[in-house]
Order: sequence, then C-alpha cells, then structure tokens
Amino acid sequence: MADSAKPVSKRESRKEAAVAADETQAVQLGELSDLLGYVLKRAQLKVFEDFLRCVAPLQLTPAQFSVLLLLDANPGRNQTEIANTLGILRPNFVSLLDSLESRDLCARVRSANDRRSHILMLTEKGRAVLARAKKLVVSKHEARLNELLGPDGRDALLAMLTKIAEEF
Amino acid sequence: MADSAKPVSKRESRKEAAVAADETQAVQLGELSDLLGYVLKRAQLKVFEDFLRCVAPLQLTPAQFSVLLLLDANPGRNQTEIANTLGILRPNFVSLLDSLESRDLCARVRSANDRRSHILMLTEKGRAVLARAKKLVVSKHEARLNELLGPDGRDALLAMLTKIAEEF
DNA sequence: CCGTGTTTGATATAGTGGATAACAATTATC
DNA sequence: GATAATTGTTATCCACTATATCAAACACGG
Repeated sequence: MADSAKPVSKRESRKEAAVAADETQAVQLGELSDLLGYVLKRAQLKVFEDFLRCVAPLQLTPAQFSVLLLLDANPGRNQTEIANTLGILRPNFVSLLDSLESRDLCARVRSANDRRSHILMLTEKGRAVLARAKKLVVSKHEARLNELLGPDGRDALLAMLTKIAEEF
Repeated sequence: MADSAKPVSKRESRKEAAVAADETQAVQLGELSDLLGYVLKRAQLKVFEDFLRCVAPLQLTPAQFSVLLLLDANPGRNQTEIANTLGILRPNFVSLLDSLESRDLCARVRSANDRRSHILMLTEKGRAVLARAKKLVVSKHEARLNELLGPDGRDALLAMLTKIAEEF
C-alpha cells in the first residue's frame, strides 16, 4: 500500500499536516480579480467604511451627508426632488429625513404654493454640522484617497466612475 | 406693486409658471459630484445592474457567479474558506449555497479528513452554467465597459480599484 | 485517555436598504 | 365640478448584513 510506510495518524492535526505539505494555501481569487464589478464593490465598501470612520464624531452616514450637501446646494426643494436626485425612493426618504429632522439638522416647511409638499431647509445646526463634516471628509477621508492614488489618479478615477454612473 | 401688472392667477399651473420663469431647474449635485464615495456607489450600482441584465438568461446574481468562479478555481475547499474569501459571513453563506445546490450547480461533500466540514465542488451542470456565464460576462458585460472606457481606461480603473480594495 | 476549548455548518434573529401598494390631502385638468 | 395626478406617508416585503447560539466533530493539555 502507498500509505503503509507512514500512515497518517489520527492525532496529526490537519493544520500541521497542511503546513508541512504547504496545503494551507490562500484561496485563489482567479478570474474574480479581473472582474470589474467585483473589485468595484469591494472598493466601494472600503471607501464607505473609511467615510464612516472619518465622520464618526458627527454621526453621519454617507446618505445623510449627501442629503445635507444637497439641501445646502438646493434651497427650496421638496422631498420628492431631493430623494429623486439621490436615487432614493420617496417612501424610504421619509425615515431618513425624520432622523435628520429629529436631530435638528434640517426642517420640513409647508410650501405656500403647494401645500402638499414640504420645502426642505437646513437649520443653523445643520449648516454647522455640514461644515464640520465637510472639513473631516476633505482633511481625512479624501486626503487619504489622494495619498493612495495621487491627485492625478484620484481625478482619473473620479472621471471614469462618473462616466460609468452617467453613461453606462 | 410689482405684480399688479400681471398677477399670477391661481389657475396658472406651477409647472407652466416654472417653465416660463425657468424655475424647473435640475437639482444641483454640487460638491456631491466630487465626492468619490458617492460616484463610486452610483457606478457600482450601474455595473451590477448591467451584470444582472447580461447574465439574466442564466439567473445568476453577482454573488452567485463569484461563488461558482471561486469553486472552479479552488476545488476541495470548505464553506468557511470560500465564504471568508468573498467577505460573506458563514451564516449568510448557508442559504446562498442552498440555492446553488438546489439548482444542482454545486454540491457539499463531507470531508473524510474533517467530518465537520463540507468540501464544495461544482457539478457538471455547475461547470456548464459557469462556462456560459463567463461567455456572457465577457462578450456582453465587460465588452460594454471596454467600449465605454477603452481597454487602457478599463485596466487603469481596475488597477486603482484594486489598490483601494486591498490597501485602503 | 479524558475533559476542555475550538472549529464547522447551521439556525434564529435583528438591523438596514431597497421596492411596491395604498391612502389622505392637495392640486391639476378638462 | 368631476376626474386624474401629485405629495408625503404608512405598511409591507425582500435582499443583504450582523450577532448569538447550537450540535457535531476535532484539537490539545494533563
């Protein structure tokens, strides 16, 4: 028999046997590392993770931050307009706004023209938090990306991603 | 009075008034279009969307496809190893595998060395489906990305995303 | 050996994000 | 003025993610 010379004892741990035979190989990603969608998703998760870390002191998620940014850049808009711009469905936008409003970061004001709609506006506190958040994002989050990719790389990456997001 | 000459009638629709006064402006993305995380997420959603369309005939999600790819490149691995590699938690990997196994695309085989673990392997049908899926991905999905970005652009994009995914 | 601790697959469960249907209030349209 | 459309909202469902826990099997120190 082939194993008569050195029968593998039941007591020999698989871990040790694996190390000896170099069996503990890392799982091969194979063609996965060339699949753009896969790498794109992994990168996205990492970036969001870092965003959360950097803005943790202000307790803002990427979605909440994007809402504050939009409200600042677009005063006088209603929920539907802001939600649509962010690709958020109106029903799901309600609780998002609730949480921001309960923290006094923004306010819903009944429109005089159309009393169905709520005009959204940042509060003073909302503007202050947004300003601090922007500083953290620029000085910590985006700065780290710049360090990793270089300014040129970052711009090139942004340009290609924008192209995909808009034209794909 | 400023509006005495042409008082806006209640019957004049807001939409018409908006068009007349050019009030129906698209919501401004503002600094959002420069936020890498935001654009990254948007792009990722688009790419996954297209992936689903391209592989629709085979009814495979990105996650399922990635599992089949990994099993093909790593025969003899167990659930924990495959799940960890994909960043999927073991509990959540169970149902994912269930669905693949119920479609006879892969099989769990009790390991002889360690009867706790399940060796995962593609079935014949699994190999066939994977082969067809790969062709669809290359010929339709990745081809479209190549068309949009050019081969050089695609490679540069992949390289930067990989860097983010691994080193960020 | 044997008892203790660890690992594997699995279940249950909870949280989150995204999607649809339906509703009251309001506005638009004819 | 009757009918249709829009706005914010609620309820609900599905997919994905995360944690705790469990039985079975294995590892390891005494």
